[in-house]
Amino acid sequence: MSATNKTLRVEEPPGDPCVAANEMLALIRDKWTILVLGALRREKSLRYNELQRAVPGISQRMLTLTVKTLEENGLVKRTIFPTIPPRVDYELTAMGRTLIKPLRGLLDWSLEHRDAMAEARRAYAKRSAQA
Amino acid sequence: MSATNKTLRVEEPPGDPCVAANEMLALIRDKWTILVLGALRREKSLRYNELQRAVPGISQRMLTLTVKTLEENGLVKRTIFPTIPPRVDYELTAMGRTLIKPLRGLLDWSLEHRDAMAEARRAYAKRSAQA
DNA sequence: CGGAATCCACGCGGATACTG
DNA sequence: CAGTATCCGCGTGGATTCCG
Repeated sequence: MSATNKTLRVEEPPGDPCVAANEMLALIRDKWTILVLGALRREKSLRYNELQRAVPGISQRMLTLTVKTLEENGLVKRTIFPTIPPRVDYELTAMGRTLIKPLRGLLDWSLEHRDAMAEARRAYAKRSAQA
Repeated sequence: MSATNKTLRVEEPPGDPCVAANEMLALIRDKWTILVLGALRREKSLRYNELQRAVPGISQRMLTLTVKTLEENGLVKRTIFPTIPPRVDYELTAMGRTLIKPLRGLLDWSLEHRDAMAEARRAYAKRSAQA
């Protein structure tokens, strides 16, 4: 009913294991998720503004939605200090930290093959140009 | 100019390594990429129709676009047999196969934490309901 | 400071029809 | 069989404004 906003979605995945995994990974595929997790990976906790500065280019809206989705799924813990002015800290949960390692694998892969992929794109462009 | 369609994009990534990685991973974040790679992971090669049946729910359009992007980036090899009727085989390149392992890590993680995440969502829903 | 709400553009992606 | 072309809805996400 209320449910603030419906932008970022996480539905109950279907039967097929591979498709189910892909549905779950929809969370990770959300444009900013990896960067937010990456920003939280080392620090013990970050405030809203610190987090926003740590993820260059993210809007307030997307930062709020992304961390909310991550919190909903138990990957990020949100701590509110009822001070004035208010203060909110974000940190990875235990489960959230377990995600860092596999993400790390993907990041390493991307850095490792970055040049090869750029080269592949050039070769492909040359091939289509001659045709 | 021609360039068929501009749906799936892969731009030159910027300077920041983490952001650069995220840009590269945009390829993987494309809704169907993981499923297509997963379908090609074991078989030596698959024909267009076989591939489409191996990825339930994918449209011709998205299958074509996805494999084309993967081919552009050197992850998938496309072989055309000029027979009648025509036949096209798809298979992972050597670089494409190196991506399977890190993806596997992510898939394992998602299956491993599927229940915990579902539980976290229930707990979160209960908390917001009481508030 | 840390959001929530509203508005809006753009591009992803599905459905359909046509082609070599 | 293996695509391409066109149309188009709707979700994603940026910019802006307001609030506790």
